[in-house]
Amino acid sequence: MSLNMINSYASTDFESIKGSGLLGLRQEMQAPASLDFDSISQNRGFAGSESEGKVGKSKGEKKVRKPKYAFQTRSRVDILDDGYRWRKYGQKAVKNNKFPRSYYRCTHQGCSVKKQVQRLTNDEGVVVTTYEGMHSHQIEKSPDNFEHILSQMQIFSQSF
DNA sequence: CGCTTTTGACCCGCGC
DNA sequence: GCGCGGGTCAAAAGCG
Repeated sequence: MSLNMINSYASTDFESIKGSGLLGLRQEMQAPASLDFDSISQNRGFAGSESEGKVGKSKGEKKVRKPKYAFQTRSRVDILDDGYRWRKYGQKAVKNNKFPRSYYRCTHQGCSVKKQVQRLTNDEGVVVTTYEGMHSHQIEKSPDNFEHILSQMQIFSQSF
């Protein structure tokens, strides 16, 4: 797998919002940890953006490549608040890492955007956040800040 | 009182 | 066919 790394800024502002409110923190983009991405790139079963409902597989779906956006940021906190409302629906421990991976989902109706956060065992300061899907609604928080933040961060999208 | 988090179980795909 | 790894659900507890 090849990752196209783009210069990006991200987590500093996130921390300031939800965290201790530090503004002077600076973060730097880490080199892609191929081993880690290899782990998370394994998932492929989820097809379609609306798999809600009872347990079962959404068959009949084609092999749609779901857009996935991966952030790798340096921050002390795992909760990177991007302005949307997230509800945690699961947490699993990954074999390669001693830290568990958290699964979040957007609470907005019709918005099935999922997010998962994983911390690297090697560097506890590195947090990998993976987004799936796109939001079809507005941010529930002050777009004031986020607008600025979003303009600052550039995402590298990978198509699986 | 409503919603979010927590935690165990279940399920699914794949490898062996 | 079984085991492993990973993802999601769902019930109950916790918190504002």
